[in-house]
Amino acid sequence: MTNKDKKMEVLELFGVEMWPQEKIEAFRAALLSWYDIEKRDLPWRENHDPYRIWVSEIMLQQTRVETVIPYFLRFMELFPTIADLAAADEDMLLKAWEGLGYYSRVRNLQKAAIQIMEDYGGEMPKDPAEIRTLKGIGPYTAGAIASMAFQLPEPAVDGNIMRILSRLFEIDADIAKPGNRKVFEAVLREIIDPYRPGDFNQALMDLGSSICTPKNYHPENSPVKAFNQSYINETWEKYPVKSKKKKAQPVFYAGVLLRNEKGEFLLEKRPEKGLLANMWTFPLIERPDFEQQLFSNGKLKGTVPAAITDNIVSELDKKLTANYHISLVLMKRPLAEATHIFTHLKWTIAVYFGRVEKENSSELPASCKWVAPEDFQHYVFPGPQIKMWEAYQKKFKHKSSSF
DNA sequence: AAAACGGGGGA
DNA sequence: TCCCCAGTTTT
Repeated sequence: MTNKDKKMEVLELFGVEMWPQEKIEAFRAALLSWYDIEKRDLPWRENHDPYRIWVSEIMLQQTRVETVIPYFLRFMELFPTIADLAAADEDMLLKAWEGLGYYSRVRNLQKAAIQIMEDYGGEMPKDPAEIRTLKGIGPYTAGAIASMAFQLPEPAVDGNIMRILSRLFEIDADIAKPGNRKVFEAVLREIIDPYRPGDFNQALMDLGSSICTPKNYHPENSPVKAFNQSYINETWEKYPVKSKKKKAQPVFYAGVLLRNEKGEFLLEKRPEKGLLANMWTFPLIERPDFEQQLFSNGKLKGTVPAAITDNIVSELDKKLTANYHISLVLMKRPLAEATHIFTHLKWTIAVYFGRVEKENSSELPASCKWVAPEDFQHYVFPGPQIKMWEAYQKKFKHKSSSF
C-alpha cells in the first residue's frame, strides 16, 4: 500500500471528505492572500532563523503571544545563538524563564542546544525526523520549524489547527484524544500549500487566534467561510468535538515563613525532579487535615477553636524543629491563605509566620538557605511562593514588628 | 492511553 | 470565581 493510500484510509476512517484539487488550490489562495494583509508582526517572523523560530515555538507552547514577546526579546539578548544557549548557566536560564511556567521546556531547550552543538555542528538539522529527535521537540514543533524555517510541506498540528480543520471539514474526531492528531495531520498534508508551507501554517495559526477562536466564534467573518463545511451546513456550533478533562485535585499545605534574628527567611530548594523542580519556596508541609480544620470552601474559616489551632501549631513546631534543627515561636493562626491552581492540582496553603530564636546552621539540610528579602531576586520563585510572600507583605506592610 | 507539567486571560 | 487554553515527556 502506498503512502497516499494510507493517508486516504485515515481520512475515510474518520469520515472526512477531501476536497477536489481545484477547491484546495482556491482555499490556499484565499487563506494566503488574507495572511499577506492581516499577518501579525511578531519578532520571530523577522527572518527565517531556525533558532529564533524554535525558541519562539517552545515559548508559545501553552502560552499566549502577548506574554511570550517580552520573554522572547530578553531571551535573544541573553542567549543570541544556539552556542550561547548550550553554554548557559542553568540558573540564568531558569531565571530568564521565570513566570512562563512549564519549566521543563527551558531545560529541554538547553539539552537540545547541546545535542545540536555535538551532533549537528551547531546548526539546526533540516530533516523533520532529525528535528523530532531533539529534546522538547515533538511532532508539532518539528513541523513548525521544518515548514517555517526550511519551507518544507510539513504539518504542524496544534490545538488551533485541530479546531480550524474540524470546523472546515466537519471532523467528528475528539480533539482531546492524543491519538486523533493523525487525522488532522493527514488533512493538513493534503491541503498545505507546497510553495509557501510555512506561511500556510502560520496563516492558519493567525486565523485561529483572530477569527476561528474557541469562543465568540463568528464564521461569517472568516476569509475562508466559502470553504467552511460546518458554516455552509450550519453545524459549526458542534465543532470541535472535545471531551472534558477532570478538574484539579485539591492539596492542602502549611507554608511557613520563618525569620531569624538577622531578618533572613528560610528558603528550601525543591527536588530536581517533579513539580516545580529546583525552584525555591518557603517550607511547605502537606496537611490533608487542613481541609476540614482550617478551610471551608477553600477559604480560611473565620473562627477555629483554640484547641485545634494549638494542636496544629504544636505539630508544625515539632516537624519544623526536627527538619531544620531550629527552635522557634510560631504564630497561633495562619496570617493568610494562598491558593494556586496547576493543570492537575489545586494548592491551598495556610501561610504561617514564625520567629526563629536559635538555629544550628551546621545541621541545616543542604537544600535550605537563610536568605534576606533583598536577595530573593537571585532565586527562582514559582507562583505559590510569590503568593505566600505577597500575603505576608500585605499583612505586615504597615507594621514594623512581627507579632 | 493517561497523567504530569504553569500561568494567564476571559466570561 | 470558575472555566478554558494545549504540546511534550513520562508513566
